[in-house]
Amino acid sequence: MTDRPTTLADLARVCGVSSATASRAINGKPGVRPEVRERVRRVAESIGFVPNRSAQHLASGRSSLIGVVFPSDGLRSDPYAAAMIDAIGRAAAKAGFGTLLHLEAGAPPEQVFAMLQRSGSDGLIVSALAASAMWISELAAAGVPVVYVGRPSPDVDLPFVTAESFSASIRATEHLFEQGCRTVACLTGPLDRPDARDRYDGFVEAHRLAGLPIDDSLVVVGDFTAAAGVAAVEELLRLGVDGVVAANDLMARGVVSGLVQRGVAVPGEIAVVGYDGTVGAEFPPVLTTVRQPFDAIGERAVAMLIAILDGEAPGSEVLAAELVVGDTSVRARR
Amino acid sequence: MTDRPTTLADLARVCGVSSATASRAINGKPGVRPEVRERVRRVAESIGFVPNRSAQHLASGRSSLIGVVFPSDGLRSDPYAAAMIDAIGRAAAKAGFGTLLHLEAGAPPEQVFAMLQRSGSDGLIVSALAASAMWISELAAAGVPVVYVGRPSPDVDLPFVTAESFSASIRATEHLFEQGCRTVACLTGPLDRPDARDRYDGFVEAHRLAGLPIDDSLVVVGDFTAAAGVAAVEELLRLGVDGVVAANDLMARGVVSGLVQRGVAVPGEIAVVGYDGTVGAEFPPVLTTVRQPFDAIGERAVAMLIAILDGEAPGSEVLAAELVVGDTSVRARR
DNA sequence: TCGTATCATGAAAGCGCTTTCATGCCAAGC
DNA sequence: GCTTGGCATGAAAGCGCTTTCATGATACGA
Repeated sequence: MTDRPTTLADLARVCGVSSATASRAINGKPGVRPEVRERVRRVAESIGFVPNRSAQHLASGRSSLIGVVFPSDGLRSDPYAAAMIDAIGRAAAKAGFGTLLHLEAGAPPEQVFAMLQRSGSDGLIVSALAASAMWISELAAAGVPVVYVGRPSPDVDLPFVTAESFSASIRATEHLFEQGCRTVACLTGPLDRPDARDRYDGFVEAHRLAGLPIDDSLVVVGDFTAAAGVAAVEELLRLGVDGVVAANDLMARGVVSGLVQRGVAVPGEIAVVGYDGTVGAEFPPVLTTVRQPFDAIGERAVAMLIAILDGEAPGSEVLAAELVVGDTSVRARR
Repeated sequence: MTDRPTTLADLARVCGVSSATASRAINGKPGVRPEVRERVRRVAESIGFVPNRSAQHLASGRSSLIGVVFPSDGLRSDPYAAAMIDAIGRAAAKAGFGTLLHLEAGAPPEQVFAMLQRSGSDGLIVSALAASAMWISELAAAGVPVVYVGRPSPDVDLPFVTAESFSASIRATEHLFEQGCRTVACLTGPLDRPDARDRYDGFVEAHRLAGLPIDDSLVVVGDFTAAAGVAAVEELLRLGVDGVVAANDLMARGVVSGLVQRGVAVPGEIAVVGYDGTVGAEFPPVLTTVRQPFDAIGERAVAMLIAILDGEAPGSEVLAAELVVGDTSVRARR
């Protein structure tokens, strides 16, 4: 990378050992006397030896690179994606892996396929939001280790890590009931998206548990954008709801803003709960929201990918998400 | 990457040519008969040949990887960072480069240094927000191509691409004047940050141009978070301002929310302008903001990095930013 | 007609590292 | 005292590609 890189051979020469020994010493492989190892390491440090990743990759077959696949629009417009990528990046770094960012910017799928193939990463962490589902499966079938973050569609048979949306959504809905809400709407995403589906199912289940009837007209479908939240306001008012469970913070924020604009008191007249626990929830009125355990998800995903690399076959993991009560749901007892 | 990768040698064998010729054919190098090139390419396609990046890197010294350095907190909490990374990622992909994400997660600087060194990228695109300034300079001095996005501190002598904050800030301030504001505050970031400084300077310059006195107490220093915006509200009210120019959308949003919470009309009593043009500006009340040309910045940064790789010494570039008028500044004529 | 410049092609030398495999050394066991 | 096993070490063979360099073929001009 720099102009005159020090190589393993240099290091070995300076230490008066063979490059094989130097390699073993650096990498903590057995078969080196402790004092030799120590010396090699010290010299490496002092002459600024940095192993060449590509050479390592070529020789060992391991690139120590993890590919991260997200929809491009997601990164730019959805704080969830940003938080998730950040978490994965940190976790990967901690595990000694570099992070190769693959943004699906509407490129033709075959190009994406080729891109991912030649990226040279050891494996892929793919967002359930990513569009290239079938290509991912094909890659996985071709032997590329893949782990999903978020809940992928059920026909994808690959390990994933996700937060427990179903019960979190139950909890969120119950929370509104506890606040005295009687007519709660569900502002969800496209129901063919498993995460949206889970949250919707939780909403329904909460009603069942509470013995409340559920009216299908109370389900409003959005597209996870703030604009969708704003757009839903009219419908929500028409429905006469006193509570809204949104499928993400962006839509929740849109709803709150739209309501406030119209002079509707939040949470006084209508209480709102979001989902994700991103930065977008954190300014006033602070959203009540379900906080995803981003760091934990990132860490588990990386760990699972490494497990696959090591020949194991880890199962999917579902992590608990936590309801964080903010300003938009707690109303004076009515 | 997959289990039994096809190599250049395979391809060459199938085509009945040497691997040298195959390589030349694939890479569009001269010295191959058109029909041979065509055949090699067709066969490559059909047998699914994908060149091994690491091998290419090792042999040619070019990794086709760009390292992108951002503060980790930035990605998670600042839509600006997400948008910028997205733009860079797209631009890099378009130019045939992969994107290696380096998040400064508070790791000790030497580790960052080593990390960047051994990442094996051809060069670095560094956010002006990144903390590792001196390490970056050291890397650059060691021969690593570096381009900054955003305005780096003046003592960093490396090429950068940024949006023109100074005149954009003038424009934003003038806009408030045009809306009838008489007492405009500047909610800025730490003034040792060049981008904050630029925006502050523009604020001052706008006053000079308008022949208005500028009161230092009208400058409120925040830290680019929504919380800072909220926290500034009290001060702003005390100052009796009727307009606020914030240094980013997050703070502007915080201010607006804080004001609305207190029942202050926006823009009726106090008009607010943000900066960045991120997704956080786009829900009601839609922020009037200065939109950064993210994609253009990303593209120029990548182009400049490639220029450096090609031995050129590109100069810094300053791109125009555009004021986008939303709901938070346009008031009925008073 | 022959010499020479031109060009497509292949052989082979690495790029910097990991990893057998063989070697030489020593301590333990007979 | 001599064999055997274990262990630290080095030599060397690649990993898959790019890139001189040499070669043979072709076409050109004289």
